[in-house]
Amino acid sequence: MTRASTTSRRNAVREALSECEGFRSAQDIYAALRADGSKIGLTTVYRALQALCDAGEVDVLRTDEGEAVYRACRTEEHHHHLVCRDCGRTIEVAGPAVERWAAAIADEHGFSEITHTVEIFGRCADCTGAE
Amino acid sequence: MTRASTTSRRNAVREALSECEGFRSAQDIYAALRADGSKIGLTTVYRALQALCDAGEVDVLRTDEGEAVYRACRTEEHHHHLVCRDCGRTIEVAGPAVERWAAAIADEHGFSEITHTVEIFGRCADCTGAE
DNA sequence: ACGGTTTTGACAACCGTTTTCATTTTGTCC
DNA sequence: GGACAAAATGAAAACGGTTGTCAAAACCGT
Repeated sequence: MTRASTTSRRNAVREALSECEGFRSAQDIYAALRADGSKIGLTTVYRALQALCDAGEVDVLRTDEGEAVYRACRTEEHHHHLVCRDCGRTIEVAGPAVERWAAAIADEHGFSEITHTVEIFGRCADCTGAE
Repeated sequence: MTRASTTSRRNAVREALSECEGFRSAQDIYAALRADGSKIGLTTVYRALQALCDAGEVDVLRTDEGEAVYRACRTEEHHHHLVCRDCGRTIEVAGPAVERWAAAIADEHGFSEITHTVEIFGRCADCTGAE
């Protein structure tokens, strides 16, 4: 897991990403940086996100519409997310029980080289209250 | 969960889907039907899949590349998938423990109206052996 | 058979993402 | 600091999956 190179553009993307609570699309980041006066290009945002992603500094997942959304993760360790579908607020959760369950299921059916995706979506307390 | 209307084209898509073991993209289905001599259009395949999907007759999920893939599910009940990343063979698995875990995590953080995605990917015994 | 609704398919439009390529910036060795 | 090579950048074009448009065809109840 080599660290992504740190150019000023990449740092800008890193920073924009770490300033928000939830998952954001490449275009969101681009719009935010532009709004801040940056002259960054959309292509560069995509490339920076990909680099950060490869380096393991950010998590990616796909929305139901197939759009890729990114988030700076606090921990380097394997974890999953509890995401508010209204405000996007995201909580990182560890799930050793789920890891074991997935491994057991796979083993039972003779599958190897397991990976898995586990994400939980809901409405957070604030959004439920503010309705 | 109203049943999707049954036109001949929709049935063709239904059938094509139920004839294969794993998740298939809209374009795969289209190609298969065309190869069988059907004059169906790509648009219609997309529409049929969406209808079947709305009716709960098929499951959809997104590949890492953002492509939507579909599968006729055997059971109407809530379940997850164990998917071979080589041949696409898919096994439906129930995970009451995971359901409980997800509910508990959500509750603990004050989240409500929970949904979740849980998919396991790996290499099945056949593909491991045939390598 | 008739009129109205639904479905269909060719094609164009869309949208997020990637590629291309010429220009700019960065790093390094002198 | 200056020169040069390598890496990064941005505008625009290309791409690929998916959705919208619209006229023609199939289907339905009478």
